[in-house]
Amino acid sequence: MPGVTMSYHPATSEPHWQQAWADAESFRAVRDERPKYYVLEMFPYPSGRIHMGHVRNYTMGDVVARFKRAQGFSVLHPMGWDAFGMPAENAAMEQGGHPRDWTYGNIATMRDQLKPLGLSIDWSREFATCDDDYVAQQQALFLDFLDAGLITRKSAQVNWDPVDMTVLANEQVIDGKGWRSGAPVERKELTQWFFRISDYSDELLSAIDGLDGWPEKVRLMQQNWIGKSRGLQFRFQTVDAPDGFDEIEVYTTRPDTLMGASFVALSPDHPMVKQLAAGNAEIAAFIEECRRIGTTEEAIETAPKMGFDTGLSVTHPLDPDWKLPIWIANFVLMDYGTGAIFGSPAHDERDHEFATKYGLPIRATFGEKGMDLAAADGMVAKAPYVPLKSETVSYVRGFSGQPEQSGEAAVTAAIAHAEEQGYGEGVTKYRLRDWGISRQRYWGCPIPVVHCDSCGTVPEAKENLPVLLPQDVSFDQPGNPLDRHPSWRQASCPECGGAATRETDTMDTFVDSSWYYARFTSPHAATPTDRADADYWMNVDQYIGGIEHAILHLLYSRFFARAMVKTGHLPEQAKEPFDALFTQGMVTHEIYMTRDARGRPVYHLPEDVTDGTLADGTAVEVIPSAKMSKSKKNVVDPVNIVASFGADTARWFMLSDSPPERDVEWTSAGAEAAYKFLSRLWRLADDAPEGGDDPELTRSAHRAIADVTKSIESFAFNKAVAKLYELANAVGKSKAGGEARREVLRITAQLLAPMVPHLAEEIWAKSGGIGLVVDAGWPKADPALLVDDTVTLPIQINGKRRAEISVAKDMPKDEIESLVLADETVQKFLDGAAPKKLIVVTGRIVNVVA
RNA sequence: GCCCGAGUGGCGGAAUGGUAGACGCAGCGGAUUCAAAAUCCGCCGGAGCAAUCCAUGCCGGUUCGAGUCCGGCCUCGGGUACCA
Repeated sequence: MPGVTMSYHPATSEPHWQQAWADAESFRAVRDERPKYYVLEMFPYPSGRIHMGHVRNYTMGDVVARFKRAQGFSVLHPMGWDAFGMPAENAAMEQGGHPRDWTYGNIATMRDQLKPLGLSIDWSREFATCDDDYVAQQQALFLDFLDAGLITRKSAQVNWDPVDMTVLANEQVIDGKGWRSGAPVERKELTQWFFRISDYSDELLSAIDGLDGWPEKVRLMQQNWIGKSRGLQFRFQTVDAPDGFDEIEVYTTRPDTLMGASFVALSPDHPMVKQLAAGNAEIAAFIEECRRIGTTEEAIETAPKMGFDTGLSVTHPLDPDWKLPIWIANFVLMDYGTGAIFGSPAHDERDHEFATKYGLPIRATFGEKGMDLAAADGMVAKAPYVPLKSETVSYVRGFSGQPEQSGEAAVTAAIAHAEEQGYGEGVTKYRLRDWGISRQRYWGCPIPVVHCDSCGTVPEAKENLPVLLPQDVSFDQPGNPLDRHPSWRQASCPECGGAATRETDTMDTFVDSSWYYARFTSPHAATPTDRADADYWMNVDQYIGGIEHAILHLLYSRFFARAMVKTGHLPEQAKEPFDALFTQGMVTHEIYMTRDARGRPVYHLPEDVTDGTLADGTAVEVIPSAKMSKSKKNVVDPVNIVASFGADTARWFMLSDSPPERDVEWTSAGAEAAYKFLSRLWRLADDAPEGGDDPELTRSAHRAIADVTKSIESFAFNKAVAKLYELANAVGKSKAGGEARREVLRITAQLLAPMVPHLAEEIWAKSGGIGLVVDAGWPKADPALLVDDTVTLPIQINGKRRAEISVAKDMPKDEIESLVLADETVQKFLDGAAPKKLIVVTGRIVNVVA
């Protein structure tokens, strides 16, 4: 029985309180008269076991959930599983078995590991995105989106493994080769399904201004990702180009540099390049070489600049006698702008590198303020001149606006010039591309459409949903098992009733995670959402997750919420689904390494290393902390920590020391220290001497209430922890006894409850608390107990601290000034002279300028 | 490459432009103990006998005053559209 054990023993007390909460249904989310609060942590991928990163993430969310609950909110705090994805298929390939069994097995394991943490989760709302029901609702959403014109089909490039005959994910391409086959990967075009997120570019961009509860860094990243730009679109007239390519359309954000143009560069995927390649083996070979770079922006941008001179040319729009050569360049992206650019090497790093490599002219358009043509040309010969657009420069080859103006002004003037003369127009473009959701993989949500010879691509009828994955599949050969399944593809056309073929693409798993927050508001509804529940619970008041999701997941979710509003599945207010966002850091650990006979690294688990040596005495090399990963074996299993120290210790350690947004290093010393402190709290509550009041202790308790409340509200859990250490130290030192002491202990229990809920219940019970602390509400600080009558003012002389004085809190400035001037140290420094300046910052500091 | 962060004692970190190092870990000294563990008390950035000086990744700037603001770097981390 808790309360009568003689020492802190979480192994018995934690299950006891978890049972008490379960019996009281403390965490069941209900719609009632209280204001609601929806706290959500990014749901986990069921990889097999929970790790410390999960413990940290879910503990933080739990602190918020329990804190808000204590403050009188009706809290929704759910949990689910992001259950589709590649690892399940990889496991099936490597170890046999079925992705479904692997996934649900992992979920069962991880749920069992998560529950002992004592999280205040409403488990009745749990679901996995691979559940038939979730698949059904997601397919219903897809059909509604299709109907609303939010979905399109078009061609896109994928990584193609020519040996395995399969599409590879970017992470499966290593140094340009397929991870299994080792064959050089090719870019291949496929017709794919897309969500038309780019229709919402401007909306998603401008709405960022309203996301007050989001970190500035995430808002900035999203802004840059959407990438709104204003530029000039115009056409170069070609000379001797193939039929149908009399003009090449280009887009530039720097039309003011047009007079410094030295070449035109086309993407290897540009239609004219494809046309040229058909009749020119050299060009075809060059394109093939470019296509080996891979599909990622990173690979394309960091690859060495390669160009191919087509021998063709264009005429300059401002001078018909001026010819510019047409090159094909591997760094020009077909996805952005028009797939064609003009190079202006004097004012662009990449163009400069390209021009230098291929001996193309470098001609300055502008130079530093006051420079003439020769000086400007001289400056850009070795390196490009790329000042901020807001900086004023001297145009030496300008053609519109003033000779001296900012880049910004010159761009505007150049666009106006082009529109007047009729050779181009100002356009706004976005970097954001449509969201390709087609995956040529088995373990995902099937796209509910069929292909009919007579009707074309036809959406499946809603009454035929869900389209479920076939179970009888094997992963003993590469490629998508859906493609080779004997019968699954056979369907009938919902329009004509004739024979049709099922779509075998499944959806990107980002689709699954783009609306799970909405499903949690009514997880068992027969439609994707229930309107009354969505109205009550949306939006997510506090969303918590890793910074690695700052762009894709969060942007897709923002789009998806808008799409759900448009199709009537969410109320208008939910188009920005996350009111506040917090991004937490990773959990890291040192890496322990030895080397085998051939010098290859061998990694060791932390639990096998004591004082830098293995059990057999071999010394290990200690590598600085990095994100916990299985391959480096620098992992600490939360299950072991909970078994030896209890959940509260794991929780407390994850909250202490490091600020939540930063990485935290797991150390065994830190975990032991956490356990020691919790044991001390336990003893403190046990030791209840009779005695009287201690006004200082009461003041400490109320200061702690104020500080802990503020710290939790601002996500500074490490500071809340520090304040609770201070309070515990104050209790330990105080002579207070009896009810006065018990009252402070009850406050301590209330303040501890969001962080270490089991121990808080123990302390609450021992110190005469009624009922459960989880139902006790949040304490309020008495403002009268928070103010000090006197303050200590440091005295600086010329900015360096030299002395201090103690004054009444409300002493007028002139009195402080005379006290300061009378101070011995000040007089010594002034040496009889009058101070040049005397700065008194009330309640803060005094600075004497001698 | 591009976008976004972070960098403070031996270590994790604290500090509305106002006493740099709260709180904790490690370490050192003491109490208790036959002894140890546990616990409790004290000290704890560096140099110096001291006055004082040096110190928040590096270089410069703004300010009475900069860890904090501005400019330029370095290192590490996240993202880079099919990892989740």
